[in-house]
Amino acid sequence: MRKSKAETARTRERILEAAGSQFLTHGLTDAGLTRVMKAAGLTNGGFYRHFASKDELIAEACRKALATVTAGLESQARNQSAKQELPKVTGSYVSRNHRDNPATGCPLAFLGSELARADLRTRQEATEGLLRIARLIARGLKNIPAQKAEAQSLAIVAAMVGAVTLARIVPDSRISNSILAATRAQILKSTRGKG
Amino acid sequence: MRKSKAETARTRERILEAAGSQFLTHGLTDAGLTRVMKAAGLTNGGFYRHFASKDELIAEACRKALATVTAGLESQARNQSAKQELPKVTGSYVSRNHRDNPATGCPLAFLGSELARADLRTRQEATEGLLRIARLIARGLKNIPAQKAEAQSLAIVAAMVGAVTLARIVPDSRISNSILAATRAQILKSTRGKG
DNA sequence: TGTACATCAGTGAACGCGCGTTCACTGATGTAC
DNA sequence: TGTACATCAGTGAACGCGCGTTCACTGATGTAC
Repeated sequence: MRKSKAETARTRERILEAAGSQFLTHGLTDAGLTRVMKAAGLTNGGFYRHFASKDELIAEACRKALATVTAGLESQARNQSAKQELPKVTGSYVSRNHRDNPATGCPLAFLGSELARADLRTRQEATEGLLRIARLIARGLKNIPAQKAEAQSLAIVAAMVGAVTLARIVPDSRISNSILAATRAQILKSTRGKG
Repeated sequence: MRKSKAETARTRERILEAAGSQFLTHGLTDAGLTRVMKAAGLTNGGFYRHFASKDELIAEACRKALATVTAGLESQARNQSAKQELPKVTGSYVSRNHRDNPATGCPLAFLGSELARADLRTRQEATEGLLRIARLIARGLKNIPAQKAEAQSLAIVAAMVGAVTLARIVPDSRISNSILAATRAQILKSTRGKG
């Protein structure tokens, strides 16, 4: 049953994708390896041919999920006029669509409190994703000093992540939508004339 | 071994407090009932004399933890001049001290992504806590229309929760501290002249 | 290029463990008279 | 107020279950000659 190197690599990516959506949907602890492997079309026993432990899977799945999310945001920014970059990026992150689709969502918003308790490597991967989003946003703050833009971009990412996290908790959709809308408005107001 | 009504009530509160700090420190799933009961000075079997299920414990422990946090913020606000209310409240929430003390922290920041997957009652308790903090902040926004203040207060709470969540994830303390400082600055800037 | 053998991806059962929950039991509290 | 009995808080063992991890095995891939 041995597979070719190319297929082994493809299987590994398939496991990472399945793990990403299972973790994002059910949480790092509640998404078990058996369920992840089943979602990838495999049985539990094969897992350790690809990863040394569940912790390693968590780190790599977070890395991959964050890479996908940040790449999506970056491509959205690229297709906009300089003025529309920031509204487009924050608008797509702080959105009902993002809130309602865990499987393809951002780990920072959907796993935030769990990532804080994860092992060092996972937290480092999460930090890299966070900084990549912050840099993308800082690029949209063009008329202020670089150092100030860096600081402000961190605050904006925090607001974005907090908004999606809280919007997911609140069962009343009117309030949930208000959190998203108010956060989008607040971010744009704070950056007015800087895009 | 039956206990008096008064002592039974006290035991119940003791379990809720132990559950709160265990949940905040280890997460809703990883903090097991046996560990919670041990932290309360009891054995596992007695749990069901006080609660119908773990989900009920989660809901009530979140309620209690949020009540403690919001009461703390409210008492801080009360002891300030109107002008200093908002800086004091946001400053104490978005702080290193809060970030570094899970056991007494805010469930929204320390359990955010898990609360989003919790049962309806828990999410309702979390929402009530969120709104209570938002109202406290809205009270500090005195020179703008009530409806705008309500919306802005939701955005501010989102920023506060996101900042503490991200600050806990990031292992590099320089970056972690920057997230907190930048968020505090951003909130105060956005409310300048409104306190 | 063809053959013989080592490698190893994937299967499925098993490991010990801690989970949430149940239960028989103990004995002090609460209640009825 | 005193007595007899029902209630029930708390103990500690047990339940079935799914967890992360290990392992013997299968058979196609990769390698050495």
